[in-house]
Amino acid sequence: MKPFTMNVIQIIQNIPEGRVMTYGQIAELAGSRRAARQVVRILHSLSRKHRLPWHRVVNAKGEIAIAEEESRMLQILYLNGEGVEVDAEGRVDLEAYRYHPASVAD
DNA sequence: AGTGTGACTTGGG
DNA sequence: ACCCAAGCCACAC
Repeated sequence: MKPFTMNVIQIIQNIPEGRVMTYGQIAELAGSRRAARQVVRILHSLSRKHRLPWHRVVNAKGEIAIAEEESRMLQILYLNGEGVEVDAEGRVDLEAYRYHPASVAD
C-alpha cells in the first residue's frame, strides 16, 4: 500500500470525537496537497475495512459532501451525537470544530 | 491507450 | 456569501 494511503488512513483515524477535517487538509498532511480526490476515494473504498470515522470529514466549505440521502443523514446524526452542530444546509462551523494536527501521528 | 468521472479545491468576479 | 471555470489525479470502462 502506498505511503500516502497509509498516512490518510492514519490521519483520519486520529481525528478526535467532536472535531472535523477537510479533504484538502488531510491530503496536504498526508504529503500531497492536490490529492483531495484521492482522499475521497480512499474514504469511499476503505472506510469500512479500516473502521474510519468518515463522518468527521467534510469539504473545504464545511459542508457534508455526500449527496446520497441515507449516508448524509447518518453523517449528520453521528456529528450531532458528538456535539457538532450541523445547520439546515448541512454545514458545520469549521472555525469551531476543525482539527489541526501538527503532523501524522504514528 | 483514450476518455470520463468524482463524498474536492482555489481563485476571481 | 454565491456561482463558475480550471486544475487535479487515480481509477473504471
